[in-house]
Amino acid sequence: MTDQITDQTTADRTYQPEAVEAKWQRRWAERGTNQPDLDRAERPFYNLMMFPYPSAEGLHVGNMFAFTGSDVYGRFKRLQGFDVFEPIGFDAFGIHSENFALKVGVHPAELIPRNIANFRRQLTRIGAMFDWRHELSTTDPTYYKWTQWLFLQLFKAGKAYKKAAAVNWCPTCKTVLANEQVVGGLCERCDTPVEQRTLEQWFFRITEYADRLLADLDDKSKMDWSETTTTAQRNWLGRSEGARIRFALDQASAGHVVGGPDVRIEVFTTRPDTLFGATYLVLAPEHPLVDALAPAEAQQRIAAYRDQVARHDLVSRKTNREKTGVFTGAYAVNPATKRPIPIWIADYVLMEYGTGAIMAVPGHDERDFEFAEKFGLDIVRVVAAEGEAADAPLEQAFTDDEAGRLVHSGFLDGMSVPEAKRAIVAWLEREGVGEGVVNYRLHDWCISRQRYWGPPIPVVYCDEHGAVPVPEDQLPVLLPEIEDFRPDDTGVSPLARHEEWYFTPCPVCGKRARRETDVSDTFLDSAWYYLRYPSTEFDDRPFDAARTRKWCPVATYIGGNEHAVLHLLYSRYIAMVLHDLGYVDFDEPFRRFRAHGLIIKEGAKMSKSRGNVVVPDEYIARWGADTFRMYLMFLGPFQEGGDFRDEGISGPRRFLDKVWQLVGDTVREDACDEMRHDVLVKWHQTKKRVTEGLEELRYNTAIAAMMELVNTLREANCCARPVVESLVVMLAPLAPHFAEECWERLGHATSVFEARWPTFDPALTVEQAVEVVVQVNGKTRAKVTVPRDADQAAVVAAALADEATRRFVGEGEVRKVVHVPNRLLNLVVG
RNA sequence: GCGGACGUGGUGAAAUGGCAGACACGCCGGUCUUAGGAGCCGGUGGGGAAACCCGUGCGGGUUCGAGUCCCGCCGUCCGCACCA
Repeated sequence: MTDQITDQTTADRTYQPEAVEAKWQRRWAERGTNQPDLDRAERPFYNLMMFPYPSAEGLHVGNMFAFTGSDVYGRFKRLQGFDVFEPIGFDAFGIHSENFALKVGVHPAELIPRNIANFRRQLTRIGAMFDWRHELSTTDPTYYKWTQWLFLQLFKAGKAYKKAAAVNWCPTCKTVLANEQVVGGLCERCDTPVEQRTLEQWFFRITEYADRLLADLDDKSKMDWSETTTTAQRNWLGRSEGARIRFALDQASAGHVVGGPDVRIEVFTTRPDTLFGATYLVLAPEHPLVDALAPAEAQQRIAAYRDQVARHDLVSRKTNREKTGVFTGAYAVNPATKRPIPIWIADYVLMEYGTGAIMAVPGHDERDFEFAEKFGLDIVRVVAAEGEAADAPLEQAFTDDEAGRLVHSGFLDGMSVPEAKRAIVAWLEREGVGEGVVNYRLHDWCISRQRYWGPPIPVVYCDEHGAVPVPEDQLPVLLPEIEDFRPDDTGVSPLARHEEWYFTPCPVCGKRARRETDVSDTFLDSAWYYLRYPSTEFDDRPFDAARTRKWCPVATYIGGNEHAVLHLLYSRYIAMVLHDLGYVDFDEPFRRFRAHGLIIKEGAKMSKSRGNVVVPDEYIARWGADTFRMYLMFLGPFQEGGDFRDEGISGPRRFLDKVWQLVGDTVREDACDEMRHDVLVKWHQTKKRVTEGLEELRYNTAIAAMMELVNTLREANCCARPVVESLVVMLAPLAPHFAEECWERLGHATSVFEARWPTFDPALTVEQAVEVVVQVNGKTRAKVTVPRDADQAAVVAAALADEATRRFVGEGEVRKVVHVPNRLLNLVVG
């Protein structure tokens, strides 16, 4: 008897997470707790988190943090009565997997399923409410079949095309490298200087959508996104207003160019107002006009220069600022001054931006100034600051476009920069030598990769019919399982070596043709995965129309801000295209997006080399998933991240132990028949703070509010059932297994997730008697307790009854009284 | 260089323009104990015996009142980076 009581007390005292968590994970699976009815759900809520790349190391604590934060929100919505769909999948194609596979010498097709199995185990262990029926992997043929289908839709709509583009090339590994594999101009594997090569690549015309992608960012009805993310996208799109100007060749140069008098060099500039100061032109080294322009005697130095440029990889070319270039030997005519100006080539002008050519205005552009100084080119001032002489010498480029007036600029003289811009654009248009345009920094999306581990681009090349799309009924074009998937020195994908696969009949004429050997970019896989989740069981369509209407767009999307630009922009683009092609009825895929913060460890970034990587499994094994979840959500604001320190985790664990005891008290006694008023108020305040905190993803303060409530209950010796039950419900999103177990102990036969989210009475969130801070000249001198909503006179009277207040007011006259009801009284004494 | 975020105790962090440091960790003291790396109780920004004074990176400003708003610096982190 005695023993029994002791046992019971011990069992009561501390919470044993391991058994409890296993029990509830089993029950959730058995009961289908986390499986909404996708066809009949009445209040659908699509709660999405960015799917992980299944690395060999397993989920790291950053993933856990992100997924838990998203799961907490999903569970919160569930408790608010929504039918929450929370799917998970794996972004398993791509260079990461391929490189890792090369390193360890195991085929990715073998490696990935192993990694996924490990991820699945970890994701289950953390207790997220995933609907596993809808799991997907981008490497699954039933998935990438539809990625290929997506390519075909864009191809058929004229939104995909092929053109030559530069890639990084390692001459030792004899392979194409992604930008992130180039470290300081060297190949990350063998440290060989990386070169650039030009290859034919597939592109999507995302630039067609630049204006729409930009406009929606300001449309709150479509997009409720973190400000930092929309700003990043705005910068990436890089809209700039300016003009296109066409320069003719001067007579001498035109003489030796084929079609000389008709050749025009088109430039883009944001400062057309400085046209009179344009003293030379610069073309990108690979500009198609260069060869035609350059007289014979210049050809050799141009070839040498191009060679020099080609030896630099793309990355260092974009970071090395030392200006280089050569004169082409040709001259153009400045349409404003009518003077001949030399045409140079230099790699500080990028072929990818604008027209690949610029008019150089060294007086008013830093780069042009630097270049002109180095090569002794003319520098002319055409803008002078207020009070500055028109001929004041230029020590550096004067780039301020808000101050100053035009000088040495003919009919523009005396105008401000904005006035001059308008005037010169009007003049250009009248003269037919240019026009005002909007230009974007955004480039078309290069989707081809000369790699193995991705979905083959579904195109066949026929000698007679050119690039032919693979008919949809022949999809998927399966990625063949080849032993040696290492890229080789041909510069084309390893797939080209697989003859049986490579040669295939032309879909049009049936003659022998060749398959496209490039695979598509991983970002294409992830640009539409949210559409697949609700429809994973359909193998005859990428996404079911009714399902998509019911569940999309995604209600809340959570992920890292490292994807602020590429993934999120590509997904938006694909949604717009599918919308325009009539496949979906929305054109923005993610209604609400929030970026989570980053976890650091004891003040430093986690990294393998530092040896400070937190392995979640160990912590979960030691403390339990719920404690771990609580700690992750408590260590800092979810959207800012925080510092993971081992000592901190005991706080949430002690808190759960206290709640466990409280539940035990309630089950045993349920005795607190009369609740103290301040406890009642605290209870309602807590419900308010937790509800608002979870909605705003401020989990750390929501947890703090619940801790305060528990401290109050313990201090007041209260274990009233309604309070404790509501506490358990509020805790359920954060500590789901724990809450389920408590709920059961409290006598409920159903899941706590069938319960209703607690409501609060706003009137009860404020005390009847309030403490008002009394300040004298803005400094706190006393606190007085007055009835709630007491008027100013009453508060002043109460304040002046206070000895300390009187002392500070002293002999002075109260000149002004500031009264914030229920909070503060400030007496300003003259 | 451009863009963004941020700067508060010993630590992680709280604060609709209104009591700076909630909550938690750690630490100190007490209690219980054969024991304590468990639990419980109390304390914990700095100075001061106290009354009080000083405190949110630095310097100005707005305001009755500023961690919060404005201007200018300094520093940290994250993007982008010769974008014409």
